[in-house]
Parts: sequence; structure tokens; C-alpha cells
Amino acid sequence: MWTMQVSARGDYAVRAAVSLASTHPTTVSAQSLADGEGLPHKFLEAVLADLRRGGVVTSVRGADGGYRLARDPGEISVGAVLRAVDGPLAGVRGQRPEEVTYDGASAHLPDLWIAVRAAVRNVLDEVTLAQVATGRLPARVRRLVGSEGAWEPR
Amino acid sequence: MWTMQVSARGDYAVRAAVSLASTHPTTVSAQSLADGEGLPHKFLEAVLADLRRGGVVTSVRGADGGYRLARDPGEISVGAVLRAVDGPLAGVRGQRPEEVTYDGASAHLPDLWIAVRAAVRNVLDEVTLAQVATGRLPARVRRLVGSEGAWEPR
DNA sequence: ACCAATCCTACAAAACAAGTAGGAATACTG
DNA sequence: CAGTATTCCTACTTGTTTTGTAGGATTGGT
Repeated sequence: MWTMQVSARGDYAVRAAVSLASTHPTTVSAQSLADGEGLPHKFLEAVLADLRRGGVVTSVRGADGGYRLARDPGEISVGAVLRAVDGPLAGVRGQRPEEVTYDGASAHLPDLWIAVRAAVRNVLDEVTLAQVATGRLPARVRRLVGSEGAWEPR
Repeated sequence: MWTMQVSARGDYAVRAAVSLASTHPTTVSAQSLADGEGLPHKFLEAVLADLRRGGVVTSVRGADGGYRLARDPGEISVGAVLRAVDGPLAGVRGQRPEEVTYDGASAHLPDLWIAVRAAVRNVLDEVTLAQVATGRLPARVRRLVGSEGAWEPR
């Protein structure tokens, strides 16, 4: 149904991370994070575990424990969050764009896939959690948001 | 495993379309298309049926029948091909980026999703089958391909 | 009539996504 | 030291999607 899609996992992870950014450096429990963003609690726990393993978040166990960002919200990109829970940003048929090879007429196709990945990276790796939390996105990204037809379905 | 991925369907569709672009306007059977690109024949038939319904390709039935591009290879974008087989280019949790809404800290997140989609569109909708077939990609896209770290995994 | 092709329907196996369930380990608080 | 709120770990479920395959009906040129 979709050519490229951000999964529920990815969406939840970013929302949780942005939420943590907005209260940084307070420690917040998975439960209140789930309540605040309207996410399924147990599923979010699994997502937060990935974020911890990926070094995005640190956790505190025991009563009054919870999660907080491992670094400053201005130092963590949305791309880093997504990679922590869903792996590499962009792929083709289960492979990295630079790994696919074709011969014949489609020999130049990898260039296109590389370009798509670069375009995605230029957005997701350049936007920080702090920027999303405050709504102050970089000029390059704002330009994309405001560009002709950006809000139109196709 | 992947944040955003081009499916096997999508990959096959683009390869078939580029292949047809390189021999345009000859009519080519699904069988020789499959042989030429190394694709599973019956699966490719289903993909070509989608391309036909999407107006990308026209078919000729009967012996010596086959498929050819419905328009000039320079008039068909890769984005059009992908949309024909896999639906909208970019989504979030099964919805279009402009349809997702959040409240609280993530209120500005839709802007980011819109920007990602716009970035993807700027590549896929601006590159034609003719350009992929000849390897002469637009300057904007070539710049992405050659940009710092574009070929590096992350 | 023959034959090579598209076209259509149905099925199947595997992988993946999204979540649930239950409880063990941990650490703060009275 | 008991209670309690939390993370953490393993396993399971359930439904959907993806990636095909199988078989044959239909078409149309020679």
C-alpha cells in the first residue's frame, strides 16, 4: 500500500523522544509517557528498550524510575531515534542502497536509490528533538514544508 | 528492520519500466522482460498488470503481444511507477503525512513528515525513466548522489 | 487450427507488525 | 524490612502483508 512508510514503532519512538525532550532532563516513567502521548504502554516499553540499547535514552530502575534522554535534546537527531528502533533509514528490497546491483538497462538505478536516501537523511539527520519540540525547524526543512504542493496528496 | 523501504514489487516495477524505456517503443513480452532483468515471471505479470491499471504501460494481447510504455520515457517519472504498484510515496503509520495529528509536545511533528515526503518527491517525481535508462540524472539529483557521505552506510 | 501471449482467480508459505501477558529484578520510601 | 512502583526480560498471539506459485481462460496473429 505504501512505497515508503514510517512504522508505528518509529512514530511512537519519535513521539516519546520528543516528549522527553520537552521535559528534559526530568526522568519520566513509561506509563506517564504512554498516557501523555496516548500510546500502548507495554508496546512503548519495548520501544524504549530499543532506544536505551541504541544509546538515545538512559533508564533508571526501581520506584520513581523512568527514562530520560542520554544527551541534550539539541544533540539528538530524529534520524538517530528512528535508526535505534527500525534500523537503517532507507533500503531497497531488504538491502542497503549501495549494496544493490543491477545489470542491463537499470545499471544506473542504484544512483537513484542513493539519492533518495541522501534526501531523506538531509531531513531526518539534520532535525533535532529540540527543534521538533519547539517547532523551530531548520530553514532547509521549513522550505520543504512550505514548498509548492507539499501538503497536497498525490 | 528498515525505517523506509522500497519493496520488491516497487523495485521490480521500476526495473521493468526502465527496461521498457530503453527499448521504447518496442512491445516486449513479460517473459523476455523477466529473463532480461532476472525477475520471477509470474510475479512480474502481476506487477505489469498494476502498471497497466495505473496508466504507465499499455499491453497487447495475443501471440507476439507484450507491454510498452503508455507515454514517452521522458514523460514518466519513477514516482509514477512506484505509486502505480505500491500506492502513495510516503506514509506514517498507514496514513498520509498531512492526515496524522498529534497534540502535546509532538504538535509540530507533521511538519517533519511533510518535509520528508517533499524531499522524497523532489527526487522520485523529478527523475524520468529516460534519465535512469541513460544515466543522465538531473543536476539536483546528481548533487545528492555525489554529496558527502552519500555512499556511506549509517 | 495452432500457438504465444495477456489476463484472471485462487491459493500458499513466510515474514513482519503490532501488541499482550506474566512475572523477575531493582530500588526508593515509610 | 515490607511495600510498591518501576524497569527489564521472555514468550506468545493475532492479524496483515509480502512474495510469490498454479492453473487455466481469453485473445489475436499466422
